[in-house]
Amino acid sequence: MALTEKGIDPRVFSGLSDKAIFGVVRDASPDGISRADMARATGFSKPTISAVVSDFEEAGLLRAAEASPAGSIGRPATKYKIVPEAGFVVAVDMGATKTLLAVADLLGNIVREEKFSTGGNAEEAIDRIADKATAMVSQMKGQAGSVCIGVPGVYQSDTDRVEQAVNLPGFEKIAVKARLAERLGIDDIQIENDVNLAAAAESEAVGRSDVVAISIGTGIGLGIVIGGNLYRGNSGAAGEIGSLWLVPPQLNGQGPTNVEPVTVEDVASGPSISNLLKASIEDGLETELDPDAEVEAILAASVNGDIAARHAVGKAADAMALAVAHLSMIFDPEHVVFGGGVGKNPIMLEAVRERVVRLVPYPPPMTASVMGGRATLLGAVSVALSSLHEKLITRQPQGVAR
Amino acid sequence: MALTEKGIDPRVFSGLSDKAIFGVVRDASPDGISRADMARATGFSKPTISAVVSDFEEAGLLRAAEASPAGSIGRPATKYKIVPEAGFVVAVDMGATKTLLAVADLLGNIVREEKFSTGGNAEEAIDRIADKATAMVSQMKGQAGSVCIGVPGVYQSDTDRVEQAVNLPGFEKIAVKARLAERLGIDDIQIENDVNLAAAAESEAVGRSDVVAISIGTGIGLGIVIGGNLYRGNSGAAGEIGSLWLVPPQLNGQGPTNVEPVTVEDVASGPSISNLLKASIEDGLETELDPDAEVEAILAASVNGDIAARHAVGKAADAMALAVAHLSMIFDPEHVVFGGGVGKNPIMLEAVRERVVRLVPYPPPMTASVMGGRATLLGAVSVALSSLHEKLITRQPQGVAR
DNA sequence: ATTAGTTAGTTAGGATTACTAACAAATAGA
DNA sequence: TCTATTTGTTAGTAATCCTAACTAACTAAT
Repeated sequence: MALTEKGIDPRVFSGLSDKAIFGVVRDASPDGISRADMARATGFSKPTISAVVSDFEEAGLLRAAEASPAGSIGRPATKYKIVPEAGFVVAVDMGATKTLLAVADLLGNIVREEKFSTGGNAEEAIDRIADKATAMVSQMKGQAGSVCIGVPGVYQSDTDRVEQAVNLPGFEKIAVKARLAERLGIDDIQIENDVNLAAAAESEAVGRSDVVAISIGTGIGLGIVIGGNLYRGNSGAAGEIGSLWLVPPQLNGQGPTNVEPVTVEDVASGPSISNLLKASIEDGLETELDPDAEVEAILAASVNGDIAARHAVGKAADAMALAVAHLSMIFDPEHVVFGGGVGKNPIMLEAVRERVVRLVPYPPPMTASVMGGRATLLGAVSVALSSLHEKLITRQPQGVAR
Repeated sequence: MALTEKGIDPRVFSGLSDKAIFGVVRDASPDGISRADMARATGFSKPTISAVVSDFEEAGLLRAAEASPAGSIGRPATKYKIVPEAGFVVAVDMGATKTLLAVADLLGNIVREEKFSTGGNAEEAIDRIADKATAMVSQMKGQAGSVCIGVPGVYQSDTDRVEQAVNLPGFEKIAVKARLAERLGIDDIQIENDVNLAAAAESEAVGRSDVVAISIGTGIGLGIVIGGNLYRGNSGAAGEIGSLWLVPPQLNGQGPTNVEPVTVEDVASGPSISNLLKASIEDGLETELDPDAEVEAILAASVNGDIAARHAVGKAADAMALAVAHLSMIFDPEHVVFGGGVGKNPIMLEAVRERVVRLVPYPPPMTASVMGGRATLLGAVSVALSSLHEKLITRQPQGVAR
């Protein structure tokens, strides 16, 4: 008896064909794809494809599309599509003030979406998410099979806590995943930094596998995708680009004294730009702006000749450009995407780009996010979805000869 | 005829067991490993192991060790080892002035090694390597199956050129791999940045998979290993840590004017430290050192109270520490290894470590390389070796029923 | 010395995966 | 209607790796 406990069967060919075949169907055009085309795309033989597809069909994952009017020569193909309502995922973007919650089907189409106030502390926020998600999922016929939540902090899976979530007090004290799992009745819950999820979404959107996403808003965050996978670093703390030193603290007492240390976030975040403007005005620089002007107004004014605004934005752009330069020289990414309220502003982007070009020999392409503040949500959908796909495709060992 | 051209057979189970089994034999203790142990380690069944091992034995890759005196209960096992002389690799570390060339056997034991002057230009250097390698390999009974060369520059495989090799002129003009392949009669040649190879070797040595290796010598280089694999970046230019700006060029004409831009390499490399000392002495700082003192002497003096030396080393350490801080905050590596003449000096290392701790909340472990200037060579051995293993293990499709 | 216990390795038979070759089905166009 | 073309199925086979039961070789205790 004890000897039979041999661990898992290491059979190499276990569901890899399922994965490949489901993959081409997922990536196929919305019309569906014929089995002959699947065979060509995957390299598997036609009998193999037919067998797998019929299994999937029985499991309710795939369905044959209505016969199309043929048009071309030869026997007309029956095309197969993924059945969208065969499974759902819950995706959440927990912001400092607003939370976005979406339910998406197996194809990634968002079928329900809601936006609500995050709540004053983490406990409240988590419970609200659980309640809303339960309500929304129960409206669907199917069941949610996977959940992904973007949080403004660093999730530590060993302790089940979210750390460094300065905007949301109380996160250090609650077992996030356990609490959610209990209330939702779902085990498959992934918690991930919001900027990381945004990076995942942007990486898919630009179709590159080494992508860096920089979010500039209230704070500054950085998500890194390497080889198509999220890179979290050793302690999950990779991408602390906002903490980069522009003026480091004195180290050995030499050099100029009494200089305040300055980080990138101190200069380039949204609030910092507002502060820089105020300081400029106090320093007597000319302006047509109110000292309490919105960041967007400051950015706009900076290209219209407003001296104080130009000074403030220039300082912020200098800092961001230096950060991007460091990033490029260390990392050499394929693509850098800017998001967040400030980051995706074309004026800011152009200011940074212009400076980066002068700092690095081979500057990476830099673009603004095209997702309009939904990058994190879409990233969460994508992460939850791939987990759900994995789960649906995996066949349970046929408990026959046990 | 045309339709039979179906591309490769996508059979999933093709040699994965071979790879796993060979892997455990490779990682086993030098005494060898029994088939029963292989089964336990890989999860494959005993019959499978026996079949694969007997194939390997026939192919000359494995051999049974002489029966050992048993000692333990039960039927004594016959242990199998890799046959060292079943294949050889050539590893090269092309330095600015000296080149190291080694021939290693299938186990990675270096069986021949030579050190010679690199030569004035790239063409000469490459030809000399080819000649020496040919001579050394011909001394062995077996044949070299794979070659890896570490170069002090960036290799671009699309153009087959080494770029940015400032110390070795002429590299932009020769097709490195093609030239070597012709002269050596070997196709499997890998060309890689020297610091990258060092990083690979250090990563293996410390047994971690996210490792950064910093080399401080004549120049400053950085090799990155992520998930056990070399990370080269988009254009192969990742790790340009020496080019990080300490004082960036003026970007918008504001701020203090007429400040010379300064990079890390301008301050922290070996020659820079010498220059810093000279400047300190010219500035009137006290010293007992000759202005042309060796870097090692400067480092030693800096801890013995020599004021000028302390100033020079302090500046260099400040710069390196800032670079490591940036690296940590962006990358969050598991481990940072310092190599190169200056980098592995304990005085320098301690000076940098002490400063990094004050710059980053969670500083990575920092250690000196334990390979005494042979990190690149050992990395090259390891890279060539894994390529050779791959090749030896891969069974040619049995051209029977074609 | 015999016997029981333990570990190593082999043999025989079978399950699973996915292939090729040949065929059947369904259409367009001549 | 016949041919070419493409889709999909059926039948048989090859490869991989398993389990179960065996033999082999040793130690240790009776």
